Amino acid sequence: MTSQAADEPETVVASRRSKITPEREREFFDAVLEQIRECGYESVTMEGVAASTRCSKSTLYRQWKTKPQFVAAALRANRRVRFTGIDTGSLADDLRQAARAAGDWSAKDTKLLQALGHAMTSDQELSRALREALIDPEIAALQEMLARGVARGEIRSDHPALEYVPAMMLGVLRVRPVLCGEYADSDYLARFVEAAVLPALGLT
Amino acid sequence: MTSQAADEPETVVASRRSKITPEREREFFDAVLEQIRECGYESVTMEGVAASTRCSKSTLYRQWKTKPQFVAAALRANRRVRFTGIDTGSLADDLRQAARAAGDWSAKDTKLLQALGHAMTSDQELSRALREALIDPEIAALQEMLARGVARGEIRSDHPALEYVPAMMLGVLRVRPVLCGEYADSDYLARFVEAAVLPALGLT
DNA sequence: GTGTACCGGTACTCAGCCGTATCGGTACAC
DNA sequence: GTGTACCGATACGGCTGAGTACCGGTACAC
Repeated sequence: MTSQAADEPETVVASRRSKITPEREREFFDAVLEQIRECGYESVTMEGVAASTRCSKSTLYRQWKTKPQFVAAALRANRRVRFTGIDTGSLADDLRQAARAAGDWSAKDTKLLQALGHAMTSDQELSRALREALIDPEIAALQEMLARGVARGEIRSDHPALEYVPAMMLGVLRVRPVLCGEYADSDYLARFVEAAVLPALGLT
Repeated sequence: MTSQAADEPETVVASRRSKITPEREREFFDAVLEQIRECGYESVTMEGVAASTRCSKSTLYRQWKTKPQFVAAALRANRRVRFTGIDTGSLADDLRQAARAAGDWSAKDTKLLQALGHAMTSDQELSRALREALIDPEIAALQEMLARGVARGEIRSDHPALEYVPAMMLGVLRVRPVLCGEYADSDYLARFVEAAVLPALGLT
């Protein structure tokens, strides 16, 4: 849908369909995601997004048919690889570093997940987009770490706690604000890994 | 607001203010909570609740001023003590039994929390009601278990994993449906306690 | 220069829901 | 029997937001 920006600099055949530059598009996406984090999915309006980006509601509806499709597109554009470049050679250190890294974007991602948590049960496209953007990459990265640890022989592949590591990490991320009102930061996550995750895995 | 039912059987002075019996009131509360679980807070309408309980919208507005106040009242009425009567004399067995018990109501409570997760950030009364109904009782019960374990000398009071037990338990409850699409049942929670929580605490 | 087609702005339709008002029916008190 | 006051039903006002239509301006292609 917006993939022509990747390999079509300026002068290619397919007649330009839109004057919206990729940078402009990202402004729209950032605006709607930010408003979702602040006000929740239901309270976000196309008018509000248009106003905050100084564009016209018509412009948004020319690019995306409906509000959920617009939000889903924003989520997919926001998708990025998590925990990039974490590979210390030690499972324990990988997890420690992942905890530190997660602290940076935990608040933003958790807010999004919280705000869209129920909307995703009604709209299937939204659900898939949210999963691809926020959930699958994190789980995949964690499982990759664990797989490397198994391959190095640091932990047995049938260790009973292995399958619960993603749930523990993401679970703590998500419930922290509910339990004590503030989002999990790097320090909290690092202490959690040290005090609970590593002992459960039998590492130190 | 509705506390006269507790100590006023039938024949007391204070003129009856409402013909709504406590049983009828509970029907209203059950209906609105169920609709919240199904459709989310924003999508629940007073008209829908009235229709599904075959009462009039006026009846609801006579008892409760606004929709959030109505929902908050329903939450408070739904409040109940969790993990009642769990006291096996062993911290590990307490946690095992709590996991089994939690499986019974985890789906309903998790749906509510998910549906109201963002609404609670905007309405303070709703937020407090939700916390009192669904979060505080569970945390209190867990911490009581842990305190008993400490008192019996099963675990040192400064064990680093102690403070993360509530977050682990509730975290897993909440993210399970996000991760794999189904709610945490008793078996899953029991296996989680066995494989992750108890080892983190150094029990067995 | 000329034309095309997209952009921003505004006005509009349509639908849904909150909360209020009104009215007849009825159960209970006395 | 009589009165009171609550219940259920319905209709209504007001607002908000999704999505559409139209219109003038303008940038880019050729």
